Amino acid sequence: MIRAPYGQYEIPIPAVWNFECVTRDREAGLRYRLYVSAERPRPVTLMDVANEAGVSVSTASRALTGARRVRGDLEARVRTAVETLGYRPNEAARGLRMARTMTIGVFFHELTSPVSLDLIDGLGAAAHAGRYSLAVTSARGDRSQYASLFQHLYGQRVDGIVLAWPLGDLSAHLAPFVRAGVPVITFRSQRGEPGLPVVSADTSAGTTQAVNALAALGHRGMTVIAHGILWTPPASRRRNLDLATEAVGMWLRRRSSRDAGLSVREIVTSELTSEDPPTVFLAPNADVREVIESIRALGKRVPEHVSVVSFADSRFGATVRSERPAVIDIDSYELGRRMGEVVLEAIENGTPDEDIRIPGLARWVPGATVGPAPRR
Amino acid sequence: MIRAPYGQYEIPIPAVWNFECVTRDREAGLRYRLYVSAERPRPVTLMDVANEAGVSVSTASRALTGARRVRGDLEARVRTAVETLGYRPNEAARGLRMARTMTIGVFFHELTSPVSLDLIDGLGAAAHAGRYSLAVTSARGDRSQYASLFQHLYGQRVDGIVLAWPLGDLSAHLAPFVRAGVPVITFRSQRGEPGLPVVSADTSAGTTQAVNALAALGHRGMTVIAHGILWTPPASRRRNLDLATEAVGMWLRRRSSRDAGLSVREIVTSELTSEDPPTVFLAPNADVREVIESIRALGKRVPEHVSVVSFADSRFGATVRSERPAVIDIDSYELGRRMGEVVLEAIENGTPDEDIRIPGLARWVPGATVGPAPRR
DNA sequence: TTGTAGGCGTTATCAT
DNA sequence: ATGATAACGCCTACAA
Repeated sequence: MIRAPYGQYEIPIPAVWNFECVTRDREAGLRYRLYVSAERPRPVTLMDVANEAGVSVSTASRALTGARRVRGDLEARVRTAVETLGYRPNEAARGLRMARTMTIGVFFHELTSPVSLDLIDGLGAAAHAGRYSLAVTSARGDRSQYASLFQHLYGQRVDGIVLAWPLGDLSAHLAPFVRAGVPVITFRSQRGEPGLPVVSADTSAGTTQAVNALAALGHRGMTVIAHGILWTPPASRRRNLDLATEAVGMWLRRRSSRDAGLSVREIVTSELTSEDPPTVFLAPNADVREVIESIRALGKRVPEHVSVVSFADSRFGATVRSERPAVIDIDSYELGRRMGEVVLEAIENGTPDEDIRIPGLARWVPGATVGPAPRR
Repeated sequence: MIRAPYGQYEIPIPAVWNFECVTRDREAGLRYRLYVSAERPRPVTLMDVANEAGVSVSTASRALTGARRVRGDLEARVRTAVETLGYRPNEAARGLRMARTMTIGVFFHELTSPVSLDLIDGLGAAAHAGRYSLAVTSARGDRSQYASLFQHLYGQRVDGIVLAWPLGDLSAHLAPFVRAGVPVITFRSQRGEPGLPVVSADTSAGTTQAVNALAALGHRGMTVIAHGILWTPPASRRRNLDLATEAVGMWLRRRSSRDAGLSVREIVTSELTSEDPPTVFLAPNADVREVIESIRALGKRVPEHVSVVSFADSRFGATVRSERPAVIDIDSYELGRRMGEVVLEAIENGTPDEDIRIPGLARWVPGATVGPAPRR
């Protein structure tokens, strides 16, 4: 191992590297500067900056972090050196030193719902605003992958974790994080992890607006269609609907296409041919189209005979909205962003004690699929 | 600063920590073990493992990395220690030492197309298989964010970069990565970065199958609808279509809803009322519905009067396919996965010299929207 | 085969 | 205010 002067230090040089040594004259005296050309050139470090600016590494660090005051001209010299050299601090090294990686991990059971995209985008926005980055992880619907993924996240020493639609008992996987004080926050799932906070969109305002609008149009009964386990609305959304309909004296029926393995079409048919048919269907974004077509297949028109309302919780939904359905619009991007802020806050001040509901993310958007209730 | 014996070392203890010191009897003699309770407990390190196993840190490291042979019983003891302590190596420290962060960065201009989800999922699968993790980044459609995002990725010292639909000249942003030998790979954009390889799906097989099927049904003319700048098909996909149609003597007309600000409906109308109307429309996934409805609005039936084919490049597309349109199906998840493998390979062996086309990802899927060409 | 001793790039502590 | 120095957790060349 060859040793060579490098900046203010002596460093060992792997044999494969070529190097040359030049002296620089500065008022402080002689300094050494080593130009190293490796197979894979090494990025510029704080030491390079310090050398270029003619200050010590610690001064350079202070000038950049602003931890303590540095003489004006020195700070300026450091900043110019940063500019000319294109220096960017190595986050891994900083993370090692600060015991903080500036990374938040996101765990998805699977990446199929377009809502995930909005969430990722929103989380990323918040993370980036707080100088964090986002490590995205998906089990691709395979629960046997969970252990490996969580271990991977733990190996990264993420500073916080967001859980999106995880299945089953996670306590074993999450234990290391909880023990280390890493905040774990769950995105509105029906049942959060015991003891871990859940962040969800408070849809009550939007729901109430929608129900009131429907009631004002004379509607007295509504059927809600759920579809598949991942699309089942969270408990809070259900309760909002219960409260809002009760307040205006509207009856509510829930049908799940999962129960008894019914298709959306079969549900719509059985509902409309029942003794007390609804005049409104409420369905998740992905099923609206199917609902509308099922209604038409029975020879009825939308909205003259039956009105249709959808929960729209993804921006991508817009492209399947050529019917311009009336929707209860949920801004999942904003939800993700706010959730990111919650995580950052939790990293700073510890995991919050209670679940968090974010208001103002849902609003009623009237559309072409809603009209006055038909007279009998 | 208090100093205390810790394992085989002496370590300084910040004043805020409480500690107690116990002796452990082992055949080797006395060892010290320190139980530290900090405000935020520190994760178990390799030194803890070494202590628990009664070996040196280097032996523990060797036992785990398998770099060199370690005596069988020692290795076993290290492994049990890892089990009982729940040790996971700190990737930041390892990255610092190895000059490799095991992270690949993904840059999106925006996260709106559901194709992005498939890409992220596929990239994540490949990354995770290679023990890498994925740092996802989105400019949210705002080019003024680019600089900051790329700097952030550079700060992370990602080992490789994937570009998805970036806009404009990126050379300034990418320079630091290229200089550092970090492979930058572009996902099929119309024009890749000069000098940087592009990975794209080779759709020729699927396209040829589709065109041949249509020709066999008697179709002689097709109009292709493009929509918006991000949805414009890549050059290769265009060329495939040219070649395939030419081979069977089918004429091809391209209409873009961007040109002259025409809506999809206006394009379909003008096409079907033209002198030489097509008997087939080919449209991106997001527009099929609109195309079909526009055709129906003209009093024509699908597929009796006009056939419709779609490029389906996202799994989420399935939920908007209640019409079961005939599609040229592109497996974007698999494309992402393969692209991830390309990146990993590039990290290992350097950036590939040429663009990479991945075959077998596109296939023709007949559907309810295609039928025999109508007789005149 | 095992242990010792750096050093990766950064920040914090301690003298000056 | 500045500079030398010691960590952070890991890996590895080298000595034993």
